[in-house]
Amino acid sequence: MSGSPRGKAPQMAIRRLSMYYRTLAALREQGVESISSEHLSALTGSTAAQVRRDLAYFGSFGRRGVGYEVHSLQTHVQKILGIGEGWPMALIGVGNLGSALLAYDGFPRQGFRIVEAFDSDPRRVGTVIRDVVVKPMDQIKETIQARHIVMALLAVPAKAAQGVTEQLVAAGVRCLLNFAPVTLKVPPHVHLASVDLSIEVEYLSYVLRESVAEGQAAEGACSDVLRALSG
Amino acid sequence: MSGSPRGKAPQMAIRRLSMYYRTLAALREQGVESISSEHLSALTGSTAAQVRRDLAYFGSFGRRGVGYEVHSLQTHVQKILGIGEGWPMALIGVGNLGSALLAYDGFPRQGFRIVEAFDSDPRRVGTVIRDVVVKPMDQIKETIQARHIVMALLAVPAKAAQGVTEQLVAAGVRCLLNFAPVTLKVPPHVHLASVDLSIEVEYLSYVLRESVAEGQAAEGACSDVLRALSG
DNA sequence: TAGATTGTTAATCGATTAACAATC
DNA sequence: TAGATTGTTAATCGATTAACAATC
Repeated sequence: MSGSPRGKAPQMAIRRLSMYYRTLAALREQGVESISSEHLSALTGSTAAQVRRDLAYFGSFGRRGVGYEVHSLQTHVQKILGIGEGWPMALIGVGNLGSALLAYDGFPRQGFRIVEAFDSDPRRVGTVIRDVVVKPMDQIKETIQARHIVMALLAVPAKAAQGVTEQLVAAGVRCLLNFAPVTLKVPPHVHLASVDLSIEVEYLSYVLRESVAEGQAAEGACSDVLRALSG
Repeated sequence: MSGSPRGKAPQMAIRRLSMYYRTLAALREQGVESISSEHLSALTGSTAAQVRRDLAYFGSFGRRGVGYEVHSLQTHVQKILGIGEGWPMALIGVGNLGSALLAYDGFPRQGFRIVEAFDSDPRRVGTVIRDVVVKPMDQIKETIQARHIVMALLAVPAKAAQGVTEQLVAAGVRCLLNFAPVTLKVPPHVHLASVDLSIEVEYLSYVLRESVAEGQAAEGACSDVLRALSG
């Protein structure tokens, strides 16, 4: 059974499974029928040992001496991750970022659809974006409960995020993907993931300075950086 | 010196430093002058030991028996991360997501500004968004070199991402924040971070199913999920 | 001094890597 | 059989946690 872990898979292993899944889907489109852990790791920036280890948390899906059958492995990973069940999602906040999320075609392609959108701005309420009618915030609870929505994307300003989160939790949401640059507090039964642009950019800023300090940079590229660094 | 690590800080420690920084900035606005590792950890979802350990990679910024002076600690963390130096960034791809990134006020607030934008669509070239004129792709190299830009945000379709990356690397870019759902190949002196929405959503999908399977859910909330899961 | 809190070391925990027997 | 590649175990590596001496 795909769904019964042997031991506990690290969070990072799950994220790598997503990459394997995407790559397997692409391979299938190209008509590739079989693949080795070595090759799959090269395509995903992982290592062969890691690919096999990650999969082994959930079962054995390959054949020794042969490799993995692309279609079969893709199906297994899909089941492990719960993709393709048509998970309905709610979007809160239809500003620039929220609109971009509504338009993002990666979600429907993986079986996740934004079926409801909410905003506190009366000028946005009632507008239709990608077939979704923007509703006012006070309809969050009844809508989410009526449609049995358990996943929500939070694209509201930082100051509003915690308040909206509490509304969503009260409405029964179990998974929250937060885009606001704040640390949200949620009860233990609610799962939280965050996309934090400042953290990503600041991390790059740090590693850049570190690599320059260590003199790891290639000469050509380095001169540019040093010029930039020295203003 | 803030910039000279004792031992090597884990990647996750750097990301936590970003959270500390943001929280310290907020505390300062509220007029709070002093804080303990215990309190700071509560505000950032970390632990007190972790806060002290993370900071200790870079120096000792507090006073035993007293705690940390908010302003001073903020300044130290700012220097460690390289924030506030006015890093200029380039944005490639001005679709829905790219436009949202141009409008994102978290970047300028932390000292990172998008100063150039590029797109392959002639209808977008020449338009002005937030004071930035969208330029055609064939001007990437000369513009980036002329302005000594070392950081770029990649918001192009998955199929175009690797090609654009190679142009950016050839132009001297050292840090890349990728939003396209692909595994990019970059030379070792180029630093890469990725924001991958599918991975985040699929991770939540996985932990949701896992928690339901383990029966960890509270009864009330659970009934909703089970109803959703069983269609 | 007594109480508080840091900075740092040692102990624990967990994840990755390497190696190899199993097997196609 | 010989060559290839998995699944799994053991060894390594690294990060987190706990504890406490230093010190305000």
